[in-house]
Amino acid sequence: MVSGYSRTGFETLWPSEQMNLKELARKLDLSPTTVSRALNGYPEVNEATRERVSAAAKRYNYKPNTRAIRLATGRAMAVGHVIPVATRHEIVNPVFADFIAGAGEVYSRNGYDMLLSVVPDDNEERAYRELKSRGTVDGAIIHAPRMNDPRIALLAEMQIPFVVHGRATGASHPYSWVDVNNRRAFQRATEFLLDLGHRRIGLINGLEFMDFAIRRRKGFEEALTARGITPDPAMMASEEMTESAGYRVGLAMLALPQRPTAIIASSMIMGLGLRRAIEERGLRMGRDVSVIIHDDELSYMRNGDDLPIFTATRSSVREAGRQAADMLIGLITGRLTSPCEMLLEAELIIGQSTGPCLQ
Amino acid sequence: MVSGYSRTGFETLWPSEQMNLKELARKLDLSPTTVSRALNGYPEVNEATRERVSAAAKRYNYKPNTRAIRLATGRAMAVGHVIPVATRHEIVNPVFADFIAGAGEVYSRNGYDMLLSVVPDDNEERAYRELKSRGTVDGAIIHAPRMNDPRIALLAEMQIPFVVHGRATGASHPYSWVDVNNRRAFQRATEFLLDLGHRRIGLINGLEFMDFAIRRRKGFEEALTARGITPDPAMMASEEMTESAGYRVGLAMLALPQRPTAIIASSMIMGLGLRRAIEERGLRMGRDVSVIIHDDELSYMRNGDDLPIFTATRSSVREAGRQAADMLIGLITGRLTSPCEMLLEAELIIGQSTGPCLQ
DNA sequence: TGAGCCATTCAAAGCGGTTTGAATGTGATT
DNA sequence: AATCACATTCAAACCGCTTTGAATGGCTCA
Repeated sequence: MVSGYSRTGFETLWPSEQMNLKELARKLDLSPTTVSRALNGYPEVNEATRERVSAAAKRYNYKPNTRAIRLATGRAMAVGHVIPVATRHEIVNPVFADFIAGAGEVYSRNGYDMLLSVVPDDNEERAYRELKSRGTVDGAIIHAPRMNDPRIALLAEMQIPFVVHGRATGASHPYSWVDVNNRRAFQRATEFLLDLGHRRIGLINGLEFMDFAIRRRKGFEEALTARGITPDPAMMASEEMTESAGYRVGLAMLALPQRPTAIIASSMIMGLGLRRAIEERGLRMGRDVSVIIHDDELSYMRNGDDLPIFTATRSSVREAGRQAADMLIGLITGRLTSPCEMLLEAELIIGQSTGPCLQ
Repeated sequence: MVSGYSRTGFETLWPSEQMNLKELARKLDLSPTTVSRALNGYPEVNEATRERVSAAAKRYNYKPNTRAIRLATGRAMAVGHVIPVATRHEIVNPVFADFIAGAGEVYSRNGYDMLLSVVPDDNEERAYRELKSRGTVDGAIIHAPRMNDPRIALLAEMQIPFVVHGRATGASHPYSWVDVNNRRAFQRATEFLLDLGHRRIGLINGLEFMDFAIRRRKGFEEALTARGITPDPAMMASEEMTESAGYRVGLAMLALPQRPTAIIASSMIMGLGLRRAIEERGLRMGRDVSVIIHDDELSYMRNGDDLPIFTATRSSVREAGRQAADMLIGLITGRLTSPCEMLLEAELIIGQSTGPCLQ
């Protein structure tokens, strides 16, 4: 066999330049084709050769150039997360950091990069179109879906594989999603309070154009109705999920002539505000007012260290991130065929913030 | 002039395939070279030609292929953020989401992508080396620097442009950073309390291997010492910045035989826990115990809607994100020459949580 | 009129991989 | 001994852009 890849002279073990395919092939006295195939596990390579190539790749610390791979294959090996920032209040979803942490694990395990675009939410369509036309990602995750969310039809039409974190009531096409069973969680929470004897139960919900908030409300109302209780609009609020909103609404509800004996809050942070309101009125949470929150298990916002402070419906948003990422990679690689759905059940954990109704 | 770029037959206005440079050049009867230069603003292109090219580019919706640009130029047009996830407690920095939101604005305005890697913090070196060797980013932001942070020397050695969000006491090389004047902020907060007559002042700090926590403590102690007060170790705690830590430590401090009349907490969320402890002991914040917090202006954790709840040292972490991103792009493009530093001053805003010392 | 300069444009060689289609050598088959 | 299938390997084209070095033609100036 004669070939032109060998080179005379001494070869340094640690070249200052990044080793590349051509160079590696030359050192091995093989063609770039074969080296590439050997490293990518193609079957038509002699096992002995493959070993030799692998060894050399390691020895010379060869790392294929990502940019070249991307151009050659047409794949981006990256996933996009478009984070909408509410234009009015500039709210960044607090759940986002932990979701990302979970998803990130899965991406790096699979050799994918995670790309973030932070865009004002009146400008999302453009962001997605750009993502597509620039071809920087192979797929995307949709965060914080709203009712009749236009992004779903948009991505479907653009043929970008995507997974929604949450669901969007009113979508006309089927699509892939990972979500918590919000309806069921709030139904169970409400039932739990009813079982404790509570009849006047309040709900401090997130903004009800968000899909999860709609479902939570539905679960809440269903549970009440099933026991013959008509939901009282005065005891249902829909607000941004902040501490101060929880406080404000809490105060208002507690000031009602017939104040609620139990309140369900849509997040830990709202629950903190609610607790403040309760205590400020000289009441005690768990005795005078029972409270249940939904706990996303945010790492910097634990519901107590060992003993849970709040009774809560609990579901790890980080785990949701892992599942969504895994699903998306499945869709991209073709391992899964869309659409594909995953409903995570929340567990109801009993803390110190609930007790029997004393009235 | 004769050239081979023209093509016979009808040309569709909306080709289903993405228009590319060669095709566009052919339609214009120009060489790809000239088209490329026209679009990239090179001077050696006839203005009339440039106009013609721009018009055609718009007309045919030509978007240069990012992957090709990256390979050809060797630039990644992307910036990496490596988010360390504490291996033990899995804390994801809550400040991170808002910082990202600020940085993201600047990146997209400049045509850069933002790449996120979430890595266990015992594995960061590998993450950075990979970032470098795969060449997926042109620069990086270092988050949450610790004392003697090894990442600084590492990135400097690897020759990756980087900006630190915060500073790292004990770094041997100069480096670029954007930071809040934590020492000064806590000094001022302490002085403010001293001026109100407080003598027994507590500090609930973050973990003191974090650089910002060290500086905050320093400012706190300096202010006390300057007034002849010896800092009392029993009134200085260093904990993870969670609600429950604030609560726990708050309870402990308030149970001291000589309890503090004022307490400074390192974050809004710790402050919420502290307030809970205060109220649980039947005391009132602002009257019995004054509280000052540091407020990063997180969008989902506002310090009151209009009137601030807490007296606070305030500094927008989102603005820090913008500044850091801008600085990094400067370093990458060579507009700035490293190292480059920016110290943001926190403002002291007076809320309802502080009052004169009544003892 | 011819040299020199300038403005403008082009052909071709990268960037560093992947992939197609062809070539080579080997042993089995007839 | 000629044929064929099979296992390996290779040369070259390609991905879509940037960039170098050369070519072209018009114009000025001696």
